[in-house]
Amino acid sequence: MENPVNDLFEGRSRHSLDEKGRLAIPARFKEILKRKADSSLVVTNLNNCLVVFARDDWQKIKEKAINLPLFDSAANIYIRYFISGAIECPLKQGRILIPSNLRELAGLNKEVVLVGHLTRFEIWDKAKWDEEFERAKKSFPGISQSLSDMGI
Amino acid sequence: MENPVNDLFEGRSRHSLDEKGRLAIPARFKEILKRKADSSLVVTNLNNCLVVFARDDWQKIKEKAINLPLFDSAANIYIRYFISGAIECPLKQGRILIPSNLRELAGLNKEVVLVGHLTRFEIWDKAKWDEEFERAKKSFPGISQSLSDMGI
DNA sequence: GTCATAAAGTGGTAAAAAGTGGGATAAATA
DNA sequence: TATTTATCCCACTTTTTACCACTTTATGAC
Repeated sequence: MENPVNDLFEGRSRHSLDEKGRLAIPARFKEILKRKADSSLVVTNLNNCLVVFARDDWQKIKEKAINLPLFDSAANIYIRYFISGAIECPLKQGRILIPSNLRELAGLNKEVVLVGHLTRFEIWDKAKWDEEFERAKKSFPGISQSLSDMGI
Repeated sequence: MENPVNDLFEGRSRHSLDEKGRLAIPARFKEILKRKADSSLVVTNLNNCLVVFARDDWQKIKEKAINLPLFDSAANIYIRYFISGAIECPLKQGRILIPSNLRELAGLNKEVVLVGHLTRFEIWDKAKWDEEFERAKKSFPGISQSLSDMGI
């Protein structure tokens, strides 16, 4: 089994979304995908951005979700909001096509930022990302206790 | 196992960043990297400067972050602000290329200062560093209690 | 000290790679 | 069938990389 630490998404990249909704994937992310059995990506919505997983990592998330209790309220919210938005986007000439409903949900305009998140990466509208980054920067000093509780 | 105390980043160096964003690494830092299995560096943002780790030390930080809960607020702040900026910068002819987004975040101009921080080192814009140094100098007498609480 | 030599740091050019945009064809939807 | 949407292919621009050359600083012999 390969060391997963070498296959994590890292770094931020500014890219542009063209009129057709196509998005180039950074070279360092493509390298990671090449090493996987299947190089397609799965995109879904989350708060103010989109989240992208390698296909086989998304499978694991689904496997966990299918065993959730049928009528649990949180489980249903989770599946309706997060899981159901997922769509597979195969790489074509180094780019993926983001469906228009997901573009709208995340409020994506031309300028977007791809944000490495280790096992996944996020796609943000540039303006929204700048806001979120500032928010995270301000909150950072206040989360040290939570982080140390989680072993960091 | 080598003695880690011999492989710590120490001292301050003034260097200049050229128009392409290239930064020469001081010889004494390169010596440390040569003794490691992999000599690449990982750079990310923090407060008003950039932080640089040897690749294998950064791996350890990532390993802890991988298993954080997907939807935890503090975890997301931590990853978005600190982890997501990380990018591997391999040494080329004794220099690394600092991506433009990180240069902007840290407000780096031509004159920069590299500050040894033991297990890591920091990259500061010269003017910002001078301010920070003065601030640290003024605060120093007031932190004696905190230091002794930590056993120093 | 001065000079020669080596090492460290800086700057620029050319080639390669990555990212972007658009038109023609094919497929899907209405 | 008409219209929209997706796919493929090609061309262009920008960024990154590799290579070379120069300047400055450090080192050592005399």
